[in-house]
Amino acid sequence: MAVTIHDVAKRAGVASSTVSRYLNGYHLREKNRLKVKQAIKELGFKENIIAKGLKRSRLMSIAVIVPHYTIFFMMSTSILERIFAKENYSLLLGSFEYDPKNLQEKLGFAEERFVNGLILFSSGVGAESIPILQGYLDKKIPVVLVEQPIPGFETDVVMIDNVHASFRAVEKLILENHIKIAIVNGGDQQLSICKERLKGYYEAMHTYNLAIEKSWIVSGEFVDAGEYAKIQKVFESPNPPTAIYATTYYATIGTVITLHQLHLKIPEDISLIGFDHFDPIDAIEPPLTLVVQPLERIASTAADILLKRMKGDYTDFPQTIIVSTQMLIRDSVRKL
Amino acid sequence: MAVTIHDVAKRAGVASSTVSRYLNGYHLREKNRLKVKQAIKELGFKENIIAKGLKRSRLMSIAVIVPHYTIFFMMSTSILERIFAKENYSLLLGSFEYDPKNLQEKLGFAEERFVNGLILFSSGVGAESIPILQGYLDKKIPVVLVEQPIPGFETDVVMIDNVHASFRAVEKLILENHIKIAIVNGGDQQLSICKERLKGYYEAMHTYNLAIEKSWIVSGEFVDAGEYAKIQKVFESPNPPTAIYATTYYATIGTVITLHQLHLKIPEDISLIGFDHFDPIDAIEPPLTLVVQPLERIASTAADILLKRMKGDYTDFPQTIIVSTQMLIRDSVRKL
DNA sequence: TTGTATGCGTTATCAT
DNA sequence: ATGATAACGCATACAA
Repeated sequence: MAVTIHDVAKRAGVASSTVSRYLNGYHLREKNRLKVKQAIKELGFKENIIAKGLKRSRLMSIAVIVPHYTIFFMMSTSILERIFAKENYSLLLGSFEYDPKNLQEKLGFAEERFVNGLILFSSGVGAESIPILQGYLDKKIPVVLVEQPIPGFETDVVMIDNVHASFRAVEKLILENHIKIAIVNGGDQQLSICKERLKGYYEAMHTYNLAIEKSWIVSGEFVDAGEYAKIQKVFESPNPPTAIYATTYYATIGTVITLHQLHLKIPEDISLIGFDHFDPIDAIEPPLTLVVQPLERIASTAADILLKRMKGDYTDFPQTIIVSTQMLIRDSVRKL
Repeated sequence: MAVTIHDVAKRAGVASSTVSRYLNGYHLREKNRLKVKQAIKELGFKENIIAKGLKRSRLMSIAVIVPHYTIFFMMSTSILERIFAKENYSLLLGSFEYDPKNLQEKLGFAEERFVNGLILFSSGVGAESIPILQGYLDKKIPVVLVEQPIPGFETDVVMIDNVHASFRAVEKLILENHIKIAIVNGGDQQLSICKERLKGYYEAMHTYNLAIEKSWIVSGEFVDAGEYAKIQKVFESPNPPTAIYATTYYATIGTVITLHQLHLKIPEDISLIGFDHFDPIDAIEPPLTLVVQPLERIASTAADILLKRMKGDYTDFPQTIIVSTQMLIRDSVRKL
């Protein structure tokens, strides 16, 4: 059997409750503090997270639930893993595959495992999941949403300003004198981030009084070649664009490949602004101008709020934090 | 407070130990079995994983430790998550970033959390980590290695036959009458999978008595554009290859992009066999011929062995299972 | 087959 | 400030 606080207590000549107090940061007489510290060191004592959990009904873990295993969510998760490991929390990972039933199952699973908190990437999460999420809050398990709020559910949210990010990207193209601009909008068009990114495109075009051709607006998931034909069609129209804004990582890759196939050179023949900065996108020549989501900032912001709530600090609850995207200006946009 | 076995016992008119036995699959008198079953249903009882864990010193979780968060490891992890969730296990995820110190920390972290088993993607893991891994086995926590064995550490291993996979890929090119074949070998060349994949190339070339030019052998991580120059150089030699074998996902993408830049068409100007089948590789035109690692098979094989060991079944321990890669024959190889 | 009683390692309550 | 003791929810040795 492993070393327990009783062993430590015996060695230090104090009661086990004193050792427990030491471990939890209560004030001890200096003499005892040193003796306990010494005994812990000598015996190599490590506290038993299960026994502690039995009292607290918490297992020093954070549920991280994502809609799907794409590179965006996996990278975000990996950052969270790093952050929370430092605080001695483990991650309980789950993907609900954009299915509400699945989500509720995962939430139940995490709850049965006595997680201390929940970070939910809420893209695609609807009202039907509110009751179980509210159950978390009722049990004082804080919930932080990332990506989007859930209307009717009050909790902390960390998100980026998709509309504005798109607006700036399209505006950037406009300021380089492009007026014929297409959008390759990645993802399920029902998702609010997709709608928002499209909205930013419309807003920029309208703000600058630019006409939009229907054929310039393309959408799809862009994970297989079949969908690339959609991008090709943009250039079959009588009035092809001089610039493209791609709204996701996959859309960006897809657009680059399609342009290669059409022998259109970036930026000489066509300008491009992409979205997200994952490997191996830096492989592409020329280096692409990109809208970059600061994953580290998003993750650490979400983690900070969650940790704060877990400490019981509910000042300024609920909070919505908008993390700014950055434009990584490189060489894929040409001034006309 | 939540419903406990005592509540169930009271409701069913039996002792709590009887309820415990019911839950653990012991035989009860039929009458009692029904009463307990009924009471559980009526009260909505869920067993408390922590209390159970305190007795068993196990928390119904599996440590999955990977060298780094690349798409290969993340996809594998996601498959494991799905498999183990079905068995009511959660995953404890960690990445050691190819650093032994880090690995040992993660292993300690997982052990303190009383995981039931460990799946370690052992690429880059050396002898210095054997003691702590042996500690797992000594505590009856089974360990399954994926990717490669660790010399001097006896446990179950699931891996692919890298040498043979490479051999077959290169042989495929040779059988299509290519004799000038380059290899773009992705990853840290110290890693045994990299050495093995290279070895398969050599073996195939030697078997068919083909000469190898030094300039045809390129290696690197291929996650940023700087390294692409290496691939370009292959074609600057006086005797350029007619076919390329790329040994990782990133190497494959990098090669495709470089070929695009050089205006070399696949397969007209150059044939290509790549490695791994992740999104968005199907975006590439023409569909690439690929060496495919069957992630599902690898993951489920590893999970099966681990579950078997966790049940205490150590027949045929230690076992090394070689999972065959598949060649996905598509359109990127031209017959000369 | 079932019940009683005890312990798993920690925290919290109540004294002192 | 510290010690003794009773929980937390479950599993199990021992009796019956």
